[in-house]
Amino acid sequence: MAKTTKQNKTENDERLNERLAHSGMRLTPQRRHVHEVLREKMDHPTADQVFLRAKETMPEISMATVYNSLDALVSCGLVRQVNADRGATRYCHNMQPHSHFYCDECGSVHDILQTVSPDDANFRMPRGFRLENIETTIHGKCPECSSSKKPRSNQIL
Amino acid sequence: MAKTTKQNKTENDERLNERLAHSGMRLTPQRRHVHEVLREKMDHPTADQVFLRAKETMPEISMATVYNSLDALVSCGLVRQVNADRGATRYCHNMQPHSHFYCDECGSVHDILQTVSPDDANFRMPRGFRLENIETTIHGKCPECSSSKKPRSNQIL
DNA sequence: GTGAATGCAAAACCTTTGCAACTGG
DNA sequence: CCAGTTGCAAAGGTTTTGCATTCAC
Repeated sequence: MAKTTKQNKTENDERLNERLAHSGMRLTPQRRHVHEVLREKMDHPTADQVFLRAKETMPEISMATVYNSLDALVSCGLVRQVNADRGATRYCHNMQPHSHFYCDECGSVHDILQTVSPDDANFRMPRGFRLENIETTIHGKCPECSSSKKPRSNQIL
Repeated sequence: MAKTTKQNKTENDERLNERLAHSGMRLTPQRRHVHEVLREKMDHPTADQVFLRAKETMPEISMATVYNSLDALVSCGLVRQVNADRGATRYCHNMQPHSHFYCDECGSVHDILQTVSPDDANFRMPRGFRLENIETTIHGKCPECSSSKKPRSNQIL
């Protein structure tokens, strides 16, 4: 059971290759391996954890290549980033319940007064999970950037 | 207009003091000042931006103190962190639309199959904002941590 | 008076970059 | 062949830490 047959491997390679090629990128052993590591254990590993696991069977792989591979897989839609926002933590004086809107163009952050409440009938947790807080982050374009052709440059405002 | 009167200042100090003291912390000029900076311009500044603004009228304040003050204000409920999750970016092989659950106890991350969709009637954006994606992050305790007295230690799993 | 907080500098942590060597298509 | 990729080491940005001094209560 769950034995990875040669047939599976080939299918996967084809899928990988297709997706990467579509974005003008190459299928390398390292990228294949990183993808395999992510498929093997879906516990949302960090780049460092991926690196450690990848090294087990590919000792010469480097951290830079792991980042490169992860970026490649993300940018061609094969892998998803969780908890990406790598910029600095921001602080907010508004203690009312609210959500945050991030402008992907100029980086500005705006308060949005609506929230998804934990007792929203639509949000039912699997058994055993104790929900304490829901955070909603909205990505898109702010009024300034969606109206003007020339967005104010990528300043972090 | 919007002139901060002495009366306002005193009221604010009292509120600050009460909240800090309640958590066993002291009201220092630096903390007061950092709080003031956040009230003055609610544009979700980063710690570095707070530092720069605070320095304008308190040149000797240090970055470490800004972080300390922000932490103090956050931990007594006077300020909110946005985009906090300071750990490393995590990667996820599941490309189906889903949300993520973070266990605040052990740090594990789990997929939750529900999402808030952009066309959810409940989520209506203010005029001019172009919504492209909604990310939902749920915080709480995972089944293991909410059942056992002794949670598995704060390993980042 | 005393534990908490400050300021400084150094360290830690995660990620990106520059570059010469290598390689997949 | 040659643009894309690798691996290494060094740099970058953000946050934390250690410690002697100072301060709030």
